[in-house]
Amino acid sequence: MPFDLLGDRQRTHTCGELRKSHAGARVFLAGWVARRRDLGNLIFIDLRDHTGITQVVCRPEMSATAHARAEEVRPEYVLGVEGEVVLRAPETVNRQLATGEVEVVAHTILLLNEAKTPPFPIEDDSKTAEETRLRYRYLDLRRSRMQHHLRLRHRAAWVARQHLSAHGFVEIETPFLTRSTPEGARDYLVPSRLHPGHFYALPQSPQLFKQILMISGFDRYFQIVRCFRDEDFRADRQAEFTQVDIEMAFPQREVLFDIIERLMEQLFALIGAPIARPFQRLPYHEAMEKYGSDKPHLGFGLEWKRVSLPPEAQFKIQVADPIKALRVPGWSEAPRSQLDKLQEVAKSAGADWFGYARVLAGQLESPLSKVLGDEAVGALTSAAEAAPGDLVLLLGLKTASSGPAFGLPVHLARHLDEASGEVRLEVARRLNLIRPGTWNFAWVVDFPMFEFNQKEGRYQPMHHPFTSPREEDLDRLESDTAGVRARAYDLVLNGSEIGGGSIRIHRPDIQHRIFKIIGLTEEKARERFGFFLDALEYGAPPHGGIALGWDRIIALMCGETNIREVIAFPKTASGVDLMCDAPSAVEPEQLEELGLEIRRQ
RNA sequence: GGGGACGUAGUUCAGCUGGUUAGAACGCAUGCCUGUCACGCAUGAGGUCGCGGGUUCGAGUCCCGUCGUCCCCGCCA
Repeated sequence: MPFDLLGDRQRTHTCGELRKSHAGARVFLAGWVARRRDLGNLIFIDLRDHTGITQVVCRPEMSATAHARAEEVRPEYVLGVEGEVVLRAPETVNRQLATGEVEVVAHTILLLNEAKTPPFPIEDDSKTAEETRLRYRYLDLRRSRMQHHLRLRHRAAWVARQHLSAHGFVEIETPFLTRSTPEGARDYLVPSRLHPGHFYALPQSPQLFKQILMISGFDRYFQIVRCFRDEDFRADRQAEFTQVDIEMAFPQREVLFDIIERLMEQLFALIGAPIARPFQRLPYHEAMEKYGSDKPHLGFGLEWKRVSLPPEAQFKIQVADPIKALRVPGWSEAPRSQLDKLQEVAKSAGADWFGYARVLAGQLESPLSKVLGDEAVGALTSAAEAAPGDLVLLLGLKTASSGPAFGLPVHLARHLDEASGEVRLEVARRLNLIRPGTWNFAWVVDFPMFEFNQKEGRYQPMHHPFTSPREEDLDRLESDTAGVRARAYDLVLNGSEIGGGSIRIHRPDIQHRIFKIIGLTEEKARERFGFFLDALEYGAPPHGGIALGWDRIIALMCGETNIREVIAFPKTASGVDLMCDAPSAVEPEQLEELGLEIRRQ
């Protein structure tokens, strides 16, 4: 079938643009065929571009050639349509279409390209296996939902650049081909042709570069930058992901927080969501106790309390002290099946002791009463501040030791907290307390500086080894390592960590003490970070910053739970790009040139 | 590395305790149709049931293995 040439014709309007006021205008539209309705001598074509759909009418008495063309047309063919905008008769107006009051009577139809039948319809509500969508990503992206997501992402980036520029931040690019600095995630490695046996690493983040830019006097830096981590993927984790990386010299935490909060305000204005500032500041320990998470969802109440069991009760049920109690308002009638499910959640999350009490008017109903007695159970429900009509959930860890003193070691206390967090979310889901369209921001602050790695028998930084301890904790670095708090903070939104950062170490002496505590020898430190340690010696200013998880933020703004929905060309959970089939084998010559040999498994 | 779910027509799915020729809807093709907008009507094409092996007279269905996709745990300073 012969194609038509576009020539020097230009679109006069987009497909979502025409209104009543355009009636009588001669227009030239171009787009894809969304649908064709062929009534014989009368043919309607829905012409689509990213702005919308316009109905094109073809009749032989207006243009026999245009009508003949329209008969050949199939979905996703690319057309140019020259014609006249006419008002639709009142009874044929389509209210569902923004352009539904008019239509374009075709004088000429240019067939610019044909198209194979797509493997799935180019519509928003078509549910198609993600595998197929990813294989034909170019068609998937043609759908208006994906168009919306990526265009919103663009506008968000634009807002971020404007906002940060306005606050004096300078966008500077840092290398993608850099050196491997292990500790933390696995690196993606890139072999060097000019230096056989040597490798670049793709950056897990521009952490060291941005600190060096502070040392260089760039004061305030930012970058919307790709980061790479060779770890297993999740719904909210990809091999390559995007951060808004921010760093400032002479930082005051609150100044940084304010800049970020205002950025969030402007970003969420893009979706018409008002944001309340300032955000709540939540100390890590409080977050863990109340919400059982360092990224709590604060959109509903449900706060756990650590409560003590009477010593004789500890003895009877062999549960470590303290346990945790959660008041669930108004759920005293919770069905047994729901409670069983919660118990399952608790156990699979690692809390092996689960109990509950229904607080009724003037009495308690609890399977624990038989073992502990009404009085002890009553003490627990009142510690949970439960009122009649409430349900109290109890969570604990069983202990093997006997006797009255069942203290809970720190790492086990964290297990219990994390289990309580799982149970809390499950309760919220079951009671339908999680409301979409509400935005609960919080800063989680005062993280511990270190956590003890049981397997390796050493402390490791909870954030990263360049995070500064709180100034008042400096003296206790070595003596009370576990108790030292970091000047680190996370930005949390609706139960997602959407950013994290810290005030950094700017003094070489403190940096060396930290390396020592985490078991990094002087030689290893020099080998990995020598260039950075050198830089610290030349007048590093106090500095700090944050990195925002851009994909997650955009996903939340788009109402998506999966960041693949806001990334143009994402990979599957096994790191495969289904469209271009990466990773792939390479030519033996390429390996030869790089001095690499593949060992067959 | 571990756990769970899924894999049948181009797409989304159904297919019972194993039984003759594997179905539906949408899509696609052809024809008819001058006011449709999920157009309608008629006719038709389209399947190595992910792959390999096993059990059985007989496997889409049962068993073992394998591959792929999704979710979760581990991991992600």
